[in-house]
Amino acid sequence: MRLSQGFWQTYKETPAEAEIPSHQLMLRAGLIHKSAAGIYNYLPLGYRVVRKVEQIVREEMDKAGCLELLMTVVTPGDLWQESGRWDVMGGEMLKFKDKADRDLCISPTNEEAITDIFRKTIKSYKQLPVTLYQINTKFRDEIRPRFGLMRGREFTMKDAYSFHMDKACLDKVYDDLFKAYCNVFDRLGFEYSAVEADAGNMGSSDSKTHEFQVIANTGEDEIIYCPETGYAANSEKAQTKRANVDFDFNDQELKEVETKGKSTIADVCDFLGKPQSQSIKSLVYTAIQGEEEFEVLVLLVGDDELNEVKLKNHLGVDHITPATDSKLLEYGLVKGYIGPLDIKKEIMILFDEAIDPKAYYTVGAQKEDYHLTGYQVAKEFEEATFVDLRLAKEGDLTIEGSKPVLVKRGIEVGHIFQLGDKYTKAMGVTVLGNDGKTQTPLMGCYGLGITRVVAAAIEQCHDDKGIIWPKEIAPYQVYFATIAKSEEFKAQADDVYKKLTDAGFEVIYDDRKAGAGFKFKDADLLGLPVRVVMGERDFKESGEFEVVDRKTGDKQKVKIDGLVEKIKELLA
RNA sequence: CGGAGAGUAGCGCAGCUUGGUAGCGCACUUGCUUUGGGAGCAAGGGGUCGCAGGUUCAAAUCCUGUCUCUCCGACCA
Repeated sequence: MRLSQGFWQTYKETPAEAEIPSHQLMLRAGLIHKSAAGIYNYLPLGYRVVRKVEQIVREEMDKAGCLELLMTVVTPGDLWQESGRWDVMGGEMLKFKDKADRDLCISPTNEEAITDIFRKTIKSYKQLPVTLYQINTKFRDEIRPRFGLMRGREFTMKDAYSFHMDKACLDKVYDDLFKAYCNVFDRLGFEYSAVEADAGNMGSSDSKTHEFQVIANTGEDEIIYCPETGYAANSEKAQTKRANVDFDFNDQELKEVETKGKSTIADVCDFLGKPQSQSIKSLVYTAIQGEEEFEVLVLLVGDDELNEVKLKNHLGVDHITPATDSKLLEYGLVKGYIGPLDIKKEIMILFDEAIDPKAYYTVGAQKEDYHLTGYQVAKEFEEATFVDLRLAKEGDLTIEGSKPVLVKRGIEVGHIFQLGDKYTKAMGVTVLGNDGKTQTPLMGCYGLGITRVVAAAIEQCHDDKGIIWPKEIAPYQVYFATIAKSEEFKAQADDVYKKLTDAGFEVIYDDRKAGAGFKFKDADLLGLPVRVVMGERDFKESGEFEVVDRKTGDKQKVKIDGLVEKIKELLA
């Protein structure tokens, strides 16, 4: 592509709207253009990257025996009514009506659509298993879109769906696709981690599911992992043990102490001269299930945090939220001084497993400016409920191995689930087994965010000068810049450009009328793997080109005869 | 949706406190000179100051409403 005839504009200044490197660089390098919040146009160079990622994913899916199809972007509301998700999905789903007043939506995901296609096509176990996939536009009206392509509302996703007669078969395909995902991310050169995850509203909370997380400081997820045992899980799923248990087991009486103005765990413990782990943190949450609402009191060790996902899953409700001040008032609870004593019967009480029923803790006294010391769960409750509700943190130990865990941040680029019969059952799908009886098939689904992969690639590989594309997805392979003065020299450069493209390279030919520095800056910003410079100075003197590796910055002088070989070597 | 901030040329910003007919840098156009890390000089083009009301002789500036965008939280590929 000749830049003098190209559609490309770079920017020196970082647009104020962009916060993280991938977003800033994609805007500055002229790859994307914002249309509205979380909705982006892909400009020619940016779109080439998207297509390359799609192609890699396509190849690996095909290799794993999956079949590509293309579903509609607009889907009828009936299907979503049938699965029961029309209302569950909430505001995230963009719904509208056509002129005959029929409900429609823009697909945020396609379980319903694929299940409908499946049931209208497949009747016999002989036709199973099968895995279908598409690469298509999705729309999720995210509560808060952010970070450019990282969390866009409109985005490209590869979504695959598998159908099986039994669990063993589902396990097999799940593993095959797990491997296919690894192949994709290996080809992209990503540093990534496959972690145990929470299924969200996709499946039941106990269904097997993994997330593929690209390691990056700007990632939105927290990964708990143990280098020694290989354990890795999203922090919202991770189960670990506290490493330090310096609980107080010395027999003592329940005693009221004045703690005027001390309403936080830190203040109270400082004031009493006790470690935070010898206190209990009391949180009140409102659980919402359809029209029903109820309150839960959660008790945690003072220096632990609540994992809201675990609480929500344990309760099996649609939604949880911290109780409002007016709710607390209604139950006679004083903010900052809440404790597990004298709790109204309507409130469910849950203790975190990390709390030892035999240990003594400091707790809120249920009245302003007072706490209680010497509180022991075993004395106060005959049957207290203990559940794992705490958020895993750095320094914890693995459940079985007692090895310390670490924390890093990740970008979720893929998520695979075993759905079981959730959708096939809800939508009445049956297949005839070899015994002639009808059976409900099992499903798996496998998502991979194409456009998010693009952002993740930049997030993981860039420097202060710009993007450093992995070779497999760079929009072009070679940035060929001439620093041309004479017409004769330009003609020679044209010949070299032809030679490079004839050799099969994807080349950007910077033949613009601009200074050397200007072209170098643009080249670094765009981040193609190899830069070739043809300057009149070197070329006239010795017939040499300068070949630069964007990643390492290594520069070499190469003559025309060795040019193609050298580029091949760098792209290998 | 809760909390915080911002809308002035394609991008980055100033002007607003104290109303007086819109400016700077980058980018863009033309010419000349330059030419190996974002060149110089000169001359240009481009903005109903987010939108709608109001106050006023006069509004980017003051008041009211509204829309949009960004950031922090719950959602997710």
